[in-house]
Amino acid sequence: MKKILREHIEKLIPLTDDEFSFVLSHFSAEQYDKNDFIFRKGEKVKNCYFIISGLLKLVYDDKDGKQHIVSFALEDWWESDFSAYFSEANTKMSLQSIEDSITFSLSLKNYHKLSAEFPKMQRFFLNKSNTGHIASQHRILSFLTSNARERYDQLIKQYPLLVQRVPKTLLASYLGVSRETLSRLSH
Amino acid sequence: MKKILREHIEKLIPLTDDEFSFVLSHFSAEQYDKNDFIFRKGEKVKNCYFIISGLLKLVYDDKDGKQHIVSFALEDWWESDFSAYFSEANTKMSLQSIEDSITFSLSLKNYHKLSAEFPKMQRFFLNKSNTGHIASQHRILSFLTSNARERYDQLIKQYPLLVQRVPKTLLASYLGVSRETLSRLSH
DNA sequence: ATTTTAATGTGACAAACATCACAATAACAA
DNA sequence: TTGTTATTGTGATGTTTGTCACATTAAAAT
Repeated sequence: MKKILREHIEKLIPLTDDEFSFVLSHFSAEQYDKNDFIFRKGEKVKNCYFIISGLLKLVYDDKDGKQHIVSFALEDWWESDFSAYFSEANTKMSLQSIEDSITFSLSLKNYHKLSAEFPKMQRFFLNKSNTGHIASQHRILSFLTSNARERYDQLIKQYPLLVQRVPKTLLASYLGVSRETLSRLSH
Repeated sequence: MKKILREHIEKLIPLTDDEFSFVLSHFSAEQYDKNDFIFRKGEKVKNCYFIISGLLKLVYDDKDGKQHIVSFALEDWWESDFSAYFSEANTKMSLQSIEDSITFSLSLKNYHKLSAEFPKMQRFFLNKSNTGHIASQHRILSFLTSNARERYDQLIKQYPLLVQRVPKTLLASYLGVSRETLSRLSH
């Protein structure tokens, strides 16, 4: 588990053993069963989460009670309600596990501490944030340019393994189409 | 102009005069007339751009020649094709001015130099990137939960000044609806 | 093993939205 | 000014997608 985190960071930033120990001391491991909530809408989020194994969904519940999946979080991914996390406000979304999952969590305090005391790690976070921003823009572009079928095809192409692990009902909710429409796209 | 950049940065990170001089030396000022391209699709982008005054559009041209506005860039905003910028690849989008505009541009080299030599500035970039990421997620949520009229209402509420400066044809392209549909929403 | 719940497919119909066509007006340039 | 181009509105029509209803199968729980 530690090894996974270390290798993830070292894809971008080489670390000595001591440096990694220092970094690691800011995280704490957590384990969730399938369907557990990491946090619920309306609560505070103390942490952001690095996923060691498993699969999470970041969900927004609209006024009609419909669920919208803002994001899936797979192994090697970071997730939180970042808006609430950074501003220490109440969450507008919930984070729930789709499979049994293991995470490393990082409190906002420790995030700032790590960033301030260890610029290498700040560089790592900057890189991650940039990547996340670019990924989100890519998804926006998909909404702008593509219809339901095309968005589904793009998803399959981009995350083939995810598509196999997740029920189509959830994929539909991520793609912004009804499950019935998604079901009819296969023909 | 320098003052605008300084105040923008100091909203997040206080700077001494010397520090700001150092930061400023990494930027160069550029001026664009209305309709000028800052860069075109297929080219390399050397810079990202901080907008001092004016208004830009980040545009994706699809296979049918239709234009999709990925983002508007107003005063006090940073813009580029960040995917191409960070990876030094060819752009998939173009950046064009909608009004006469003045920018401060920052090369990737200087971005890395600034970040490495001056952790305060890396903190600034991290903060900006996080904000941008959150804003993109907000837009995704708008696509997931809202129809054309609701997205338009949200845009008016969020950027009332932008809506008055930009022709509806472009707003439609940003919202992901046809201009005819947008035109009919007012009733 | 049996019951319960979740996931999926599909028909019928309605709503949202796109496209094409044309007209009117506003902004801009020679 | 005068011609040209960009912007906007609107009708007619077709396509895409959503909603409701029901059936079937798969998975999970007891």
